Amino acid sequence: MTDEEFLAEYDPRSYDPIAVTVDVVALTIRDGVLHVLLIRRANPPFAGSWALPGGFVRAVEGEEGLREAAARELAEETGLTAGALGRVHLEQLGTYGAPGRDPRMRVISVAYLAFGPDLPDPRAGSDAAEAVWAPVDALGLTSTASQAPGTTRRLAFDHAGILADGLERARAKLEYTPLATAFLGEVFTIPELRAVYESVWGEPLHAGNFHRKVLSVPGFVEGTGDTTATGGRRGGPRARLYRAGDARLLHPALLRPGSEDDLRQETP
Amino acid sequence: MTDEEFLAEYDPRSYDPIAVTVDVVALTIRDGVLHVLLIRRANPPFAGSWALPGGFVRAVEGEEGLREAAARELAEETGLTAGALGRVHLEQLGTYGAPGRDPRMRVISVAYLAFGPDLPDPRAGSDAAEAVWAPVDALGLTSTASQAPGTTRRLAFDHAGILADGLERARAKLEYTPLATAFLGEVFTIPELRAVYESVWGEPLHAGNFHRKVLSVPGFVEGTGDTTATGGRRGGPRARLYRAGDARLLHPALLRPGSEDDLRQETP
DNA sequence: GGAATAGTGTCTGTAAGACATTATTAG
DNA sequence: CTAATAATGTCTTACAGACACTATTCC
Repeated sequence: MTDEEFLAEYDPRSYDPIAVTVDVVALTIRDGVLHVLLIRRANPPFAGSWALPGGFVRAVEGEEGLREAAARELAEETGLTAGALGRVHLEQLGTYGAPGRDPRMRVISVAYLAFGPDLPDPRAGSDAAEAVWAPVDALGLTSTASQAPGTTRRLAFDHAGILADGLERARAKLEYTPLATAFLGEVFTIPELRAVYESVWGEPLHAGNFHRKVLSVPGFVEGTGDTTATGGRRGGPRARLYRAGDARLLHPALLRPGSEDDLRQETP
Repeated sequence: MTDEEFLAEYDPRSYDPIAVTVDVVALTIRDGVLHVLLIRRANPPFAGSWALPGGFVRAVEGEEGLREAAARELAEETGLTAGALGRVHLEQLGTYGAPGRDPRMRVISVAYLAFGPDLPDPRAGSDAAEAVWAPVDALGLTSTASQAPGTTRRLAFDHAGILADGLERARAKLEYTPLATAFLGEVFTIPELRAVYESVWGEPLHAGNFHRKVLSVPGFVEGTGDTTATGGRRGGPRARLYRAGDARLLHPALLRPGSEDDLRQETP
């Protein structure tokens, strides 16, 4: 039997169907606080609940790849054009396919992680009643940080777990890649870059040491000759301006402080 | 409309079907050489070609999760029982869904990466004409290493790319996790551990510095009181025996030497 | 002037890498 | 004995983190 004969006989509908979706964990920083893009679901299941933006992957639909589908979902909810999307970092996060995670049928969800500079207020896409940038700290899943009970927005499906995985990936990626610059505009100052690290890692960094370290990593940033027009909001000299360099990995890396714990012990 | 009403109306077959497969990049070390598990396909498409072991995910099939499906595929091709599988490390590698990657239909493939100690010779599973442990160097995709042309076994589908991603992931994981121990038995010597690193990274390491460094990382290995029964094959004292410690991350990490290059430059 | 901030200098402990050295075993 | 190897010691350089300090700007 040749491949051609086989294909002629092959019936794709001979098995129970499985649906594939693409979900996006889109992160940005607004006013120094890390935000994630959430939509309020318009339709069942979980109608009215908050969820990550996403949608089904159609088999045909212009023969669209998974990454393209994720970019499209992101664009639909943010109103970003292809040009503005060029400055957004988008990478695959993982695939979630536990049985029962969607009550309708077996659904395999490919999650993507996006970092972008401060983006415009979202507009609700087709399947959403509402779309907002939500501060991640208010979702009650950043480590052990306690918060007022009752304010937690529970996310639909297993999206809380996906978001937690995305946050951990983002925190780790800042250590050994220059992706922190993806949260900023084309030019930025070292203190602005430090603010990104502090927002994502959730802890303050030593300004002087951070400054010296960033400049010591080859290819992380390259100086434009300019400085900011004014000093800091509450005083201080004008800061020099930089743009992202050509490094794809930071060497040496900027390791998170304090994480000496929780890298021991097996899961019980 | 409540969730229940919606579910009653919902027709999963109203869209073009998409198939989901699970493929496994299973790595082991035999005689100091890194090997990958390959099968020779018995059926079209790509009948007769070598490919990664894998199979379709059925919607029902005992409500099996993706990871469980990968473990089952691995067990089928290696003859491993659940007990022996317990010592195998298995993690999700990535998901591949480019249109046209399978000529039959739209197929989304979730790839898993497995590390195991020297495993028995495989037996062909249901869909395979043959199954072997193949040295990865003979597949002509380890970086720029040249080899005699014509000896390359071309892999089916996009499996060469998946394998390349798996190898890079494996090399990176050895840097900051203790997973090298997954390639060894329960007890091992430091020189055996060094041989794992040399096999996966493909370059020799300095014996003395490696030894001191491994012992300096908290939780990487813990000594049993014992030593090997005899010295090295060509002389030398008996080596002390260790087993894996309780660390989940290596701190500080064991960085690959020489990779000062290729971390610059954008993709052109 | 006072306070806040950008950027640099200094010091200390730790770690990586190159190399040397000792001790133990196979042949 | 000789060669090979396990394990430890020494030295140099580099870097992380703590801290001090200067210069510049806002209010």
